[in-house]
Amino acid sequence: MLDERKLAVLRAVVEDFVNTNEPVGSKALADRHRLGVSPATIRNDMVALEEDGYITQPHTSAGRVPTDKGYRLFVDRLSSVKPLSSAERRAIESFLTGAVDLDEIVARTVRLLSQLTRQVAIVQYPSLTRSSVQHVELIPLGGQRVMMVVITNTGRVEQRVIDGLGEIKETAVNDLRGMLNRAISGLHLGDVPDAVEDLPSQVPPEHRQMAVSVLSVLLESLVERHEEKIVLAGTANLAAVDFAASLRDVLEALEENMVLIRLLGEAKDPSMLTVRIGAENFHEGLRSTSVVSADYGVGNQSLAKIGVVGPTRMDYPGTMGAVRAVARYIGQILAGQ
Amino acid sequence: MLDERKLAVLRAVVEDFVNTNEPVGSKALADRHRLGVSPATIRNDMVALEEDGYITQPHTSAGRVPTDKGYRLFVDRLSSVKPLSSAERRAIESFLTGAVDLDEIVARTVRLLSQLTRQVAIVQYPSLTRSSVQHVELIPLGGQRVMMVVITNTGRVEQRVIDGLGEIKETAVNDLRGMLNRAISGLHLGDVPDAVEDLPSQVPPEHRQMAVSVLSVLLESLVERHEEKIVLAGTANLAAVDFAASLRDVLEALEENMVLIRLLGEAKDPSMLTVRIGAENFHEGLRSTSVVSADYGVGNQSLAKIGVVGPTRMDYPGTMGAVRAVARYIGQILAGQ
DNA sequence: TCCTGGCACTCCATGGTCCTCAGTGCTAAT
DNA sequence: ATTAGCACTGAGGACCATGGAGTGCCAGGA
Repeated sequence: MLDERKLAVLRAVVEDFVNTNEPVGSKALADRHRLGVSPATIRNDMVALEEDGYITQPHTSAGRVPTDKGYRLFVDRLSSVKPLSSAERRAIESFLTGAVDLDEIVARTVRLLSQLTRQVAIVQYPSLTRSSVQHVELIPLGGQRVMMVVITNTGRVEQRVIDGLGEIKETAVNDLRGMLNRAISGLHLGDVPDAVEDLPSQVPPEHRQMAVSVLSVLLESLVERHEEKIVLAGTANLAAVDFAASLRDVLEALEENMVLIRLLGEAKDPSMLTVRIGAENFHEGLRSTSVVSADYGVGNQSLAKIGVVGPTRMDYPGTMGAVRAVARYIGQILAGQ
Repeated sequence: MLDERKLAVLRAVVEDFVNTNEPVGSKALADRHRLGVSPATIRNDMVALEEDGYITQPHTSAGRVPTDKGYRLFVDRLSSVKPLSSAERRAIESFLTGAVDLDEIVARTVRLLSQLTRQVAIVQYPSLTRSSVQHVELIPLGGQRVMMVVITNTGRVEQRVIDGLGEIKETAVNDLRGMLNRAISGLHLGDVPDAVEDLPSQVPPEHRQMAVSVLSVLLESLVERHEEKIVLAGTANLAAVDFAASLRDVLEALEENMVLIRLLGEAKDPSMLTVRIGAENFHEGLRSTSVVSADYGVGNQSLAKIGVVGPTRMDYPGTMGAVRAVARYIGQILAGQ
């Protein structure tokens, strides 16, 4: 059905349209690409491609524009991820060195990614559930309050204040802290609930109430805020694009954390690239955008995702290269910490 | 120079232009406002107002548009802060109750403010320097590393990992922790540097190295990241506005943390409203925007600022009302914590 | 059988012209 | 000091003509 040359034509259409943002015609294609055939032949191929839904005409007597299906085929079979230039590599290095804590790593990463791709970048904080507990600290704050701090091996810190515990004995807090750390430090967060299940029974009755409160907050903090924390940069790059949907819709969608989370989707293997094109994003306002995302992590364990949102007519090879490179680099940074 | 009626005309021009976003003419003014005079008279007043630079004509035979100077006068003398409707009050209450920690308070506040004003909202985290130390915790992480957590009375938590301390003695860490807390808990952060100055001399020589490292990180964490942390929401609302400068410039400016910090400016008294109009913001890309900001804090001590960024043609009384109300409300929440 | 040159056709984009209309400034009258 | 009247101005919309990029189709050639 689709022979080599038709695919080459499709590739050329996508590349030209991405460059010029104007419907591309048969003559322009014959001029700019060495397809070795005349415009008339290209026209015939275009008719076939249009019948199969890969390209479309905005109106008669205009050139062709790729459809979502066309981009899909392009990404799947007609393009390869573009490696970064050495200048870009250097940019990554200099951007991420010198970050002192996780917040800063994430903040710098998202800026870096948006600058590399000239699009909107999204970075998800390392998932709690897939990391492990390094240390739990309990700090009496005076009054009836205790602060709990959970530190994970990915440098993420979760803190909560627990109130209304009744009178607090310093020694009881210390005992509980020791018990907790013996029970769960080193464990994957997913395994924590099981590990603490019978802790209360080991606590003297007069402090059991406190232990239960602390544990319930601990479990809640592990479950609840999973992958909630997401950072975003480069929205200014959207201003240059003219969307089919209104810019407002796109910006609104990007402000919804839940939308972003769904956009990045389920984690897979580190450095695995995912491309969602147009309607594949299942969001009304994002119908004319594509999302390129990748997992990052330590070793072959994925911790979270990063991604880029741009118009469907984006430079897929380049964007994919940048996303993959940055994902790998964060993995290294986190592993080195 | 400017008699009562001319001021009334200016007020009417501002109000109408804000409503309609179209240059307003003398006839429209006479119709919609009860100025008690004919269009011809209004025209004469308008000429005077234009000569003084309060309004301007986009072109001959068009209506008048307020200048920055006109908005300035309007804000200073012709308008009063509009109190919130009861529905809006209820929205504030329901929006902010149930926030569990500082991050969430800030996140909800910024969303609330952007929804109330239908503009871009900015919220600055409570300044470290103006709050006081509640507790300092030192947590050995294994290896040569210690984590330091500083908790302030405003609920803000600052944490740092300190590395390369040589061999770490549990007891030495405990001693240092006790010493630190005795020295600085309860103190304003600004007073911390003086208070810890001669701490190292009280530490046994073999652990002095560690103490010095910890203190230097402590001081650094207090000084460095002052008011750096700023959150922003509602950029989608900008899409509806057509700026003189490009939308891109505005979005770019809003992504620069330093710009935002300067935009909010120096802290003053809680609930004190500041309005910066157009070029008063001293930023090229924000020449056609205005910023309404207010301090929030506990008692009469200001902790940080919140603000709203919108087009110069914004509803100043309404925006000012919303900003002031939200600022007061956060103050209450923080005080109640 | 596939490719190509030629050709008539389509329709968008551009630019010119005309007209309307909201709004102005000015003047003379109240 | 205010107002009615009036001539004038310029933006914006409707209308039209034109040029050109691009198409589909057909007939001839490899």
